[in-house]
Amino acid sequence: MTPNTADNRAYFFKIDTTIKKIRQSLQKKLDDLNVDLTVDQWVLLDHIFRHEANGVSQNELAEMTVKDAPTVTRIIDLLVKKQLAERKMAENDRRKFNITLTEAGRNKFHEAYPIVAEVRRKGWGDLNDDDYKTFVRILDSIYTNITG
Amino acid sequence: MTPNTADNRAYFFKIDTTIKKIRQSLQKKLDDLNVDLTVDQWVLLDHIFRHEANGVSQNELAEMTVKDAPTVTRIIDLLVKKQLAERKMAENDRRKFNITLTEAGRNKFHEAYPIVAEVRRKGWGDLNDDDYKTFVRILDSIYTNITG
DNA sequence: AACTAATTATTGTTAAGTCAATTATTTACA
DNA sequence: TGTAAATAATTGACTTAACAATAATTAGTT
Repeated sequence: MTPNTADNRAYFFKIDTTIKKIRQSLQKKLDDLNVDLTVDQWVLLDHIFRHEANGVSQNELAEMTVKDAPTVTRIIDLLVKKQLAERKMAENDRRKFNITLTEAGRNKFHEAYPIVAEVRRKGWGDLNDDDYKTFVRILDSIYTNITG
Repeated sequence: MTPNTADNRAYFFKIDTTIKKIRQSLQKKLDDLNVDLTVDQWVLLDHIFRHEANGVSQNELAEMTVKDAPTVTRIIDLLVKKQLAERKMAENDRRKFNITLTEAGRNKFHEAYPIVAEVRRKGWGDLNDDDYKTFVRILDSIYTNITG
């Protein structure tokens, strides 16, 4: 391997600091526009929105977002308190909830989405489609190497 | 732009979930080997170690790690309580501290480093040097686009 | 049917992240 | 010089992350 061997590559720091900056930037925009959502609340809102067809359980949300069950419980608590989401008993399994958005929750999604999209665009800048493919390939590879 | 336009590219999620998995994996290894460090404590320990020559202030650590000042205060509190780090008054500015490692802190660094390196290697797998260059270029670019 | 396993969600604890406000000190400049 | 502005660190309140333990329900097995 070349001089800069893998065990010296502090790519953790780069990934970590970059996602932190992205989160800070998005949170600031949400705050400035009085959206009244934290980034993590947005992440859950987004995932629930995209699974509205069949509903989604808290455990499924935990797995998709790589959060643990207690964290999801608490964020859902907040979304429910804000009347953006609802817990409905799953018909066939009384241990589960089917998490869905309220009308206000769907409105909140559409309010926040353009703000998220703008931060994505700003972050991506003039990087191109090949960059995107490579970036996704590397991130997926790291993810698989770590978890596999 | 191609069909998959930038505002639809949910690369935030990918970065976010990947760094979460890396952190979880590293934390588990540190716990299994009874190193008694959290990932964030390691991050500060590492940065302090690399600036031992001239010492480093809490604000400088905050900027380098993209943590805010209160967070750094609290993590340093923990490192001091564990007797891994020390706060020394800066000679020329009584508002500042010079943060340094104790002997035990340096030993802890050398104890943890191989574990961190192993997770890095595992995560990077057989990705190559060109991948690394590209990955760093893209992350740096996003970072600059967001903060610039 | 009865008993053990596994699954889903919750609660408690500690660490970390963020914002706002505060204290102490230093710098700038009127 | 003196007063305001800037800087460094801390504290408090709230949110999120991770782990362990627990309760309720379901699945699997004999």
